[in-house]
Amino acid sequence: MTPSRSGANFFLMPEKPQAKRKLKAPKTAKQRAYHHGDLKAALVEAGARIVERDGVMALSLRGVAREAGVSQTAPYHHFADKEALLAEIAATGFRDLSAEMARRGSGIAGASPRLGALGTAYVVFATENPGRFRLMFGPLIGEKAAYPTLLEASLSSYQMIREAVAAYLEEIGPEEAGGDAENPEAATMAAWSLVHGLATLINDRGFDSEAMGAPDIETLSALVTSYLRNGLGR
Amino acid sequence: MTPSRSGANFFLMPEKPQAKRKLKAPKTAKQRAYHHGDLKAALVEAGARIVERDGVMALSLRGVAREAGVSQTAPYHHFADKEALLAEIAATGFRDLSAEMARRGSGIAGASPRLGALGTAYVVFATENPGRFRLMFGPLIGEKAAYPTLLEASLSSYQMIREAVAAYLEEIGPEEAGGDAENPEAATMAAWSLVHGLATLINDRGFDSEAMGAPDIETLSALVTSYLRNGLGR
DNA sequence: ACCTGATCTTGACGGCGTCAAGATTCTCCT
DNA sequence: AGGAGAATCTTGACGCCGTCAAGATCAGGT
Repeated sequence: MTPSRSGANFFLMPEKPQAKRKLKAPKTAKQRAYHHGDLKAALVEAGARIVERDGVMALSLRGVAREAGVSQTAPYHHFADKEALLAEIAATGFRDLSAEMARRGSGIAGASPRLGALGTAYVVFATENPGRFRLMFGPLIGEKAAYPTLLEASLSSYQMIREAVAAYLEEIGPEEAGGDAENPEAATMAAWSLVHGLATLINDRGFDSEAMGAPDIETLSALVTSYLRNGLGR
Repeated sequence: MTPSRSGANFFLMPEKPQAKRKLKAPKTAKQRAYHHGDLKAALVEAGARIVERDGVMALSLRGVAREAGVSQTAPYHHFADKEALLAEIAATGFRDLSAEMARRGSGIAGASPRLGALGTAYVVFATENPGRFRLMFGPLIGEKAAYPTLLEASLSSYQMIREAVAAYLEEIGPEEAGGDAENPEAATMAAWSLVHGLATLINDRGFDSEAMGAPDIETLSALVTSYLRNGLGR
């Protein structure tokens, strides 16, 4: 226990939100630090931790509250119900997915290898964060479009794939791309379907990548996504 | 109440398992008709009904028992726990998926259109049975390989896709198929990933097929799966 | 005819999501 | 400065859930 000069403080924070409190903080940022200190973010974080540690089905609202060190009903002051909390956790998943795609895609010159890098990023994120990935696409959140932050984060990820597909279609030229050049929606759908299906199947079935000649996830991902660009057999 | 000569029988069955009882029935078929008359099958049926009517998350073991007209703990004499019942429902899903693929694939001559028909069957099954599809691949069943009947049914579906892919690779010839000719695993993975991802995305997001120039599910499915055979842009 | 085991029931326990009511603490206006 | 009012958090309770324990009912082989 590090000594604290502010009396009995059972919820020891990283001692950051301690000095700057009265300094004309823009009041647009509503959730500042009331009793707990941004409990909303702490709950999302605790939920993400539980979901990866114990699995999606072991995620209970009471458990999240317990992990965050508050009472069972405290989350109801920040989320309408359990599903709203799950939606927020899923939104962080989409943001991290976009970040992973940006990380692996940046600095790659050609549109074709860049598209492959995004696909690999997608599969890698799914296998490294299976709990949140299942939350993002699984049935635990019924109406995903009902949560604006989740919708926005997922659309952002979709746009990244869409732009990479469009760039690829442009690179191969309009005579090769056919009618997809000015309407890359269907091609985007195919690309997303491929990586999404691969990620889902890897997570849900126990596919060992060695069984099909791919030593690791990244190689398997590159192998499968190459089919999309070249067609079966090539 | 139809008159019955065998005393008080509260669970009236379709009066089939009534006459042929002592006729050297092979006792390998264990679950014959004790008190209820194949309650196990009735529970699976009731569960499938609930899952399609009210969604995966609304499926409770007590609710299934209620729907079947028995007490809450009656299912425990036929299934180890809730997950075991879900696994059995999911297994019927895989069997119906295989049947749909067989129905749409039979009578199609060329390997390429046959492969496309299987893909369409996959997507159509998923969109017509979203509840069971989510059960088959969602996180509600934790260790799917732990249930032999589920594993067998899913492997059977996998084999159908695999054979169609192998036939297609053979049809286009070894020089086009490259190294995949004698190892169609990776190509099967790609094909399954594509249709599975498409089905999942259609179910979980509210994709309207008109937004991408496909009037209905079947056309969208045919459009997307054509990318697999031809490659992006063509 | 009885016994063994399979089948189904009632009753109970702890955990869950959620509502209601009260206590505490922060913000903001005068 | 100080008090009103809102935001935050707590305790307690309700009904539903999955599951266990113990008893009742019934089928079929000996």
